Amino acid sequence: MPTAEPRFDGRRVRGDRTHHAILRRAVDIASVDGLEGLTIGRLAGGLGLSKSGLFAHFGSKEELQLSTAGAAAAIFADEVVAPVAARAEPGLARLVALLDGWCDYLRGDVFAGGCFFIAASAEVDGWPDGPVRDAVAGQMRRWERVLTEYAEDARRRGELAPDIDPAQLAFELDAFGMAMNRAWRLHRDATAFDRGRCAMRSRLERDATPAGRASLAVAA
Amino acid sequence: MPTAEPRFDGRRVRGDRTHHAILRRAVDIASVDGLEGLTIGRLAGGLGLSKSGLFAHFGSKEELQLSTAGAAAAIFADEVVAPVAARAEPGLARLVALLDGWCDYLRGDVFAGGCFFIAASAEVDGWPDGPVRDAVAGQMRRWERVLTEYAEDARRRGELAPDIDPAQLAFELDAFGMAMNRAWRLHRDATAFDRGRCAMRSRLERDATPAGRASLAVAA
DNA sequence: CCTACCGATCGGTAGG
DNA sequence: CCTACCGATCGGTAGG
Repeated sequence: MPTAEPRFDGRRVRGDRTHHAILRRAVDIASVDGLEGLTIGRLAGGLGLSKSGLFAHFGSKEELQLSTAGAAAAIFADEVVAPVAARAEPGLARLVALLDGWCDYLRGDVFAGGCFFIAASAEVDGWPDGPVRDAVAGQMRRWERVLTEYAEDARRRGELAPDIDPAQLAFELDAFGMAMNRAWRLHRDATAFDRGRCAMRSRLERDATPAGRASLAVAA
Repeated sequence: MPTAEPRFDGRRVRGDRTHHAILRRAVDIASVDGLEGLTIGRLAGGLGLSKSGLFAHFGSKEELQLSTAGAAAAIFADEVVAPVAARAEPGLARLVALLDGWCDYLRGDVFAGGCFFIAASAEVDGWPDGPVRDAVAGQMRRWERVLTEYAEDARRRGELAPDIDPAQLAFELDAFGMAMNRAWRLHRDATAFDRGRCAMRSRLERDATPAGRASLAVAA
């Protein structure tokens, strides 16, 4: 019996590093060619691994797709949500910061083929029910919920009008990000970022109270 | 030398019918599994044709993809744009009618997997430049231009404020349709149609002049 | 992690 | 439109 737990031996550490490298590349491939276009052979070849060697990490293509979606979610959370959530203060300024970070992320080509989630949700929305479809749909729900909660916080603080529907506001802000992504990726139209940001700002202004408008002016 | 032109002999007529049937099914498959997921073997099998028999209609997969995109555009034009364009009068009511028709189309499952274009543009936006990417991007541009022109007409008629940017308005209205489609297809959330329509209406109201508001009230 | 292999399917061709 | 075929690649397995 070995004295060290597998978790701490050299092989496991090396294995984790390989696993991480695989998934980072898998997310990039999937962002370009989709979760179905992410093939085991291509992923392995690009990393200098054998197909079966890579396959052993996941056991099935479905598991690879699930792990890839999970890795993308972790990157998005680190890159966009966490830096803003770390700000102590809920409110309209935090919602604006989240939207700003999101726009930067959409422009910044964090993934090789643009936003993994916008691409993946368009891809899997026609798939039959199953773990991958559920995972992607759940990740989008989580994002929509963050937007809604941040809007709800701003409303509760009196920065957005008391009679607004936070979910409706979140729906519209989310829509602007999607449209921004499409114009940028499909038409390579960089003015889309101005259009998207302008749309978000004027939409927020519409629902803002005088106190909220003050917050928006500061954030600008 | 045959006496009749090929265009009028029985084979050609039968061939056209087959061609049409192939493309109608191709659009459905592509709306579910994408233009890459549209395979010649599967398309042929579903129609009771041999692979090579079907292949002879197009000559390459790329040609099949281009023809499929063209067929989808023709269906969309017939179903959504033409009925509204046939109305003589440009103006805000016509823009509202176009948006209404679009929402009905998005809900109506005209294609098996939802809007072919929203799916196709998310798919090809990561492809290298080429005829298929160009064709899909061009079709989206045409739609964006129709929205923009209708908004511009309404502005010229004094129904929308003179200082608005029709392209910005079109961008936002388009965004709401995309978000509607995603919520419906990914989350199977039928309330998305209310959200989308509500977003469109209030967005139009924001830019409308008093004359425009009267048109909106009539259209409601 | 590897080599070597499986049956199925891919886009495409030859020849009729 | 067909049968018969090509090389490449797919997801996955056996065995180490």
